Order: sequence, then C-alpha cells, then structure tokens
Amino acid sequence: MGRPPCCDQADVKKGPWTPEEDLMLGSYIQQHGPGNWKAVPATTGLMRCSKSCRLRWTNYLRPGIKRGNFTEQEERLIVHLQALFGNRWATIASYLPERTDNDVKNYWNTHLKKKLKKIQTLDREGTAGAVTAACSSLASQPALSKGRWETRVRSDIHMAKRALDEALALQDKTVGSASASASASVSAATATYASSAENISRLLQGWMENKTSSLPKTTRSSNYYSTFTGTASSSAAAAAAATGKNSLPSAMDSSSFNLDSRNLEGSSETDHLSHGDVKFPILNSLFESWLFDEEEESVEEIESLAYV
DNA sequence: AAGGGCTGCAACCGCCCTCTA
DNA sequence: CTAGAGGGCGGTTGCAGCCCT
Repeated sequence: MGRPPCCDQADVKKGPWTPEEDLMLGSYIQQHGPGNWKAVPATTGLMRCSKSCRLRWTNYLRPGIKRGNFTEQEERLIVHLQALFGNRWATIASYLPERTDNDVKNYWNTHLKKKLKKIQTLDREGTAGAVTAACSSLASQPALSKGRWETRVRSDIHMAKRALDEALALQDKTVGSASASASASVSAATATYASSAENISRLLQGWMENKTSSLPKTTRSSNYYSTFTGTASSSAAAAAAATGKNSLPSAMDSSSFNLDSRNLEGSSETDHLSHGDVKFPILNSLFESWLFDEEEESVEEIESLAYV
C-alpha cells in the first residue's frame, strides 16, 4: 500500500499568503525544521496544501533569500547557465545562492528573454555595437563559433563537476570532525533561522506600514512583500533587522521566534546550509573568472582547465 | 482623469521521479 | 514487486500596479 493522501483538496485555501499564515509556517519550521510538509497543515492549522507550504517556504520565507534587482554579474551568470543547462531553473538557481528557481525563472521570462531577443535583432541588423555595455556582454555569447561554443560547454561541465567534487570533499572533512563542528553547525543553523525570523519580521513590518498608511492597499502578498525588497521605503524594517530587533506587531508573540538551537539539531536544514556554504564560493569564483575574462582563451587553455 | 493595455511576479498546475508500505 | 503519495521542478496563469494615450 502507498502513503495516505497529502491533503484534503476540498478544504485547501488558495491565493496569496497572509502575514499570519507566514508566521504560523515560520514558527512551525523554527520548531521542527523544513521537511515533512504533509505534517505542516495538520500541525499548524494552516488551511494550505503541503505543497503550497513548501513552495512558500522555499521561495519566500527561507533564510538568505535576496530580493530585488539582479546584478549584472547575476544576469551574466543566468544567461551563461541557461545556455549551458537550458530551462533547468533549479540547477541554475543553485549557482545563485541567494536566488530561488522561481525568481530566476521569472527574471528570465520577463527580462532576459526580451533583452536577448533585442540583441539578436540588433545583431541581425548589424548594429550590435550600439547596444549598452550590459547588453553587449550578453551579445558576446552567440558570436562564438559553434566549435568553440561546444568546447566551452564541455569544459564548463568539467569545471562544475570539479568544483562540486571539491565542495563535497570539503563537506566530508567537516562531517569528519563532527564533534568540533557540531556547535558551529548549530550556530550556523541558528543564524539561518534568525534570518528567517528577520524575513518574516520585515514582511510583517511592511504589512503594518501598509495597514497604517493613509491609502491602504490590498492584502495581496506582493504588496507587503515589496516594501522590503531593498527600496528606501524599507529602511525602517531593514534597520530593525540589522539591529536584530523584531518589529512584530504586539498581537503576534515575538517569543515564538526565540531561537532554540536544541530544535535545530539533526535538522536537514543544517545539512543544506553547510553544503551551500562550501559549494557556492568555489563555483562563483570559477564562473567569475570565466565570465569576466574579456580575453579569449585558447582552446588548449580551456581544455587544460577542464581536465586537471 | 479615465481606461485600456502592458508588465512583473506570486502562486498554482501538472508531470515526473523517488520513496515507502 | 507494485501502487500510490511525497517532493521537486518547469510551465503557466491571474492579478495588482504601472504606463500610455
């Protein structure tokens, strides 16, 4: 026999998440850690599908998520990785530690696709030289000959594989000295959840600001969320986050976010965090050196990098 | 000022692979 | 071994806000 049903579809609430729901979800994960999503609606009383809970956590509440505009470096990385992997957004997002696959996907569909299309059009018209610096960096890619491009793709896969191997080896070392690293892992996880609490705190701050403004807007999540995406309007919330002070409304018990490292031991989030910590700097440095190198390396140089 | 079209993005849908009983 | 749920992921949609006429 299989598993019991995930959730009762008839009772499932859909649509934008409210701050209260975010708080309930965040509180649950702070206590139990992410995973076992089936238990989330039952335990918290959230009228949400377990899938929806997981999505909300991974895309918005998860600690360390960066909101707002993509940098030029991120943009280049996405373009490069999209050429390499295709529309495998989760894979691409794994190289951008602060971005979610949904964010990357949306950014590609709404910005980069158009940008590249524009570049291609200009290229066809022989006016590619007139595009901006950002665009021209993107335009350089299609200019590669087929053979050269394939060589790059091939070498890149090897580079990525090597970086991953290094990362995993580093992680093994960390696991090897478990007793010494246990406290570090817990403190890292604690910081992770602190970041989560900040996320929710800032979210609520934005929500309250909206509520008290003279022109209250809708309760759509993007409204309260957009207030802390790095714009000037979020300065108060950012300041609160920077000082480590929650700005939770009084009706919501901020003590539910007191961080208890005992709850974090054995959590899969700890594993996730340590994995990410070692993986990304290595990959980023590799890709940075690749992406920002204006000089065209010889095929031999690429090959030598790839097969060491 | 109004309203119609466009844009950006949060969230849902559905497929597929993995895992469990 | 098998059925079926869980979880991951890419595609798509719906809607609020913005822009343009």
